[in-house]
Amino acid sequence: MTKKQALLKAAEHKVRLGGYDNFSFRELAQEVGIKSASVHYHFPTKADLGAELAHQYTDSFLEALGKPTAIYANGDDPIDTYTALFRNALLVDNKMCLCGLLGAQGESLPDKVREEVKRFFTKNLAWLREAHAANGESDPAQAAIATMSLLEGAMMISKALNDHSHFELAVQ
Amino acid sequence: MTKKQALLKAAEHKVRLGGYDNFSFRELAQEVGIKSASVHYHFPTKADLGAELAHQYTDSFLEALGKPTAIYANGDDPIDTYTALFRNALLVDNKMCLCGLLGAQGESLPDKVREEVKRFFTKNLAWLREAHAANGESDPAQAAIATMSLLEGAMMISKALNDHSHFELAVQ
DNA sequence: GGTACACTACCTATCAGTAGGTATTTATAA
DNA sequence: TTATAAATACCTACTGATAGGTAGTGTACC
Repeated sequence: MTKKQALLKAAEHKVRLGGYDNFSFRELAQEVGIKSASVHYHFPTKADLGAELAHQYTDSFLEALGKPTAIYANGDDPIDTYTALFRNALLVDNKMCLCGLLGAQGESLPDKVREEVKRFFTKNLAWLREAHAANGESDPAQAAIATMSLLEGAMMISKALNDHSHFELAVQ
Repeated sequence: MTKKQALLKAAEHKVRLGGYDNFSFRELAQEVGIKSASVHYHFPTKADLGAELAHQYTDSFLEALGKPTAIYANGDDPIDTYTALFRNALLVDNKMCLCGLLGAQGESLPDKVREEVKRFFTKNLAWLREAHAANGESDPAQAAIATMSLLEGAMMISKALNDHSHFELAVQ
């Protein structure tokens, strides 16, 4: 892993625990074994780092999902696949959705970070619309936003109460 | 309004826009017209302020709701009342739910603040269980967490995308 | 005289970001 | 082939701003 990748990984960990202000260049630098000034070589500003973090998070999230039509064609329910990815993030990582947290913080974020968070939700809602349409849902747009809201909300509450059984109960 | 109330009000505004790190004693002091050192007279530490803020937020939220059984007895659906309160927070204030944001940040918060956030969700879930039970819901506990998840999630996504129509679509 | 509420003045720690330097590697041209 | 230029990836040292918090003082009111 390159230093740049290591920096992003360390940043993701911290942001998903406490938000955009929960990491500093100094901390990241120390964790990957360089000096804080050197972080600026890879990311000119903190906003640049945050934006690239959200961008890569979105990309790898969508990549892990695959195509909803392909999942459906394979005999599986794409909504189950989507739910499983959220469950995994919560249970295995024991962390919030990066963009969920950043989305809530939206108003205090640099513009370029906020744009990347928007991209996450726009792309995810599009994926869910496709998935619900494949399932023959009568109103895929409404089902998409409902699914996403439920998952993000359940994740948040489970983290707040530190009890993942709430997530399981909510997604039933 | 006392200075203490004014400080809490200013803090609520800031926290609901960007989280716990989005306010400082200096900023609050300036907004209410005192010096930052004087804020420590009212709240010894930032954690004390945060905890009292979340506590009062929870209390006034529950007070605004009233008793679910009373709403039901009055011929209204208490879940509609609950939804309306969230809608109001989003549309009128154009801000996130204070405890929603703090809940997502949970891991980086001082203990006493996290406890107050837990209290918010515990009390709200109890309210919603009562409400769904009054409505004759077969599984009030499941319905309660589902309702709360949907509302908090929809709120978050609407804020992230800066488009409140997502909230309306989700709660349909 | 004591309590409430504010003040001045200051502390230490941390923050993002900058300036300028140093090796090492890579690409280019004589 | 070799000298040179440039890009890569780090470094030390520093700046100005801001953070939460403390000590001690002043003043008005009961």
